[in-house]
Amino acid sequence: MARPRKVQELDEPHLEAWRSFLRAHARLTEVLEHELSRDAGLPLVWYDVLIQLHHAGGRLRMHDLARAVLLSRAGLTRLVDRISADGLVEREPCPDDRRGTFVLLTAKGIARLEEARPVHHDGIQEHFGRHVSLREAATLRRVFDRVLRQVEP
Amino acid sequence: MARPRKVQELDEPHLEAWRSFLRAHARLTEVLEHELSRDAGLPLVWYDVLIQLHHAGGRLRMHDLARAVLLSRAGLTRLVDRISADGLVEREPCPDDRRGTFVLLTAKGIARLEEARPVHHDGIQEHFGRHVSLREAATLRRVFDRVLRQVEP
DNA sequence: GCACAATAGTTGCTAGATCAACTATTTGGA
DNA sequence: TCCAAATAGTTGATCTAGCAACTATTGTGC
Repeated sequence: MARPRKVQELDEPHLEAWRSFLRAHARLTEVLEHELSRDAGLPLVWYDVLIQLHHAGGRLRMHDLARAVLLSRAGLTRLVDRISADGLVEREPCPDDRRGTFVLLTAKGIARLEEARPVHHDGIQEHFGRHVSLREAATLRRVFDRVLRQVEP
Repeated sequence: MARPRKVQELDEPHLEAWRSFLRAHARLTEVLEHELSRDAGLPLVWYDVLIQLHHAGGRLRMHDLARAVLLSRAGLTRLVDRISADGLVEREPCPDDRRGTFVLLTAKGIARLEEARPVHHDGIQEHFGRHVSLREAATLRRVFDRVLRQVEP
């Protein structure tokens, strides 16, 4: 049960990077969440659901959608309840697996997404992109993808 | 009410960096939270409260602690309730401002922090630090601090 | 010196997330 | 073939966070 021996200690520069990473994430998501719901009337998780469905061509199984938006299956059940009550998505039974349920983007959902996307992208550009060089963006992506490969299941 | 005109569009490399940033944050905090409570019996927010108090020399006003751990004042009230019920911190009225309350680290709190810190630092090193060069760590820090300066109040 | 605004902290209410348990279905050996 | 294990989704219970409202105190402009 002992933790595995570490090869090397965590040093100060890495810890500082980690702290800045955490603070930046907290503040950025707070601001972007606020701006998106103020200017597009859409909570960030709703946006995320819509965009994931869109990327997947308009339909996803509950299970896959849950993984895509980083939510538990139970959490997604309730979230999809709310979003579909607003008419932006709908459920459809899955024909070849009768346990399964598809979630699909409705026309109304597509419209809301088209409306919200520029708002959100402007926010990301304003608070993040604009302060980051192309070279730095490439570094961030490379580093985080490398980290993710080790930590993803 | 129109959003200000953007100077430049959000481009694909920045958007990819942003997405990787979000995913990495979600997965890393999930893993670290899980490991910390498994191996040190401490939720991450509790750790954060203890470490912030420690950095501040053992005592902080509720208001300042709330800002430090990125929580609303109401949220912190309840959090401090729970942590002090476990004996790791305690409240003390503030002598020169009778509206105010200090939160202070107890001996038990210090002990738990000493115990938890290596666990958490090992986790950060294992899942983050080890995959990031010194040069990259410096870039992350520089970028996120730059971003934070624009978005912090 | 006093009224009024601002600030510190707590509390009631509610929204949203998780875990564990449950039902229904599918899968994969013996 | 058939039964046990795995998987999909939902539901109940619970936990934690935020907002708005409240009390108490401090600061400020006249």
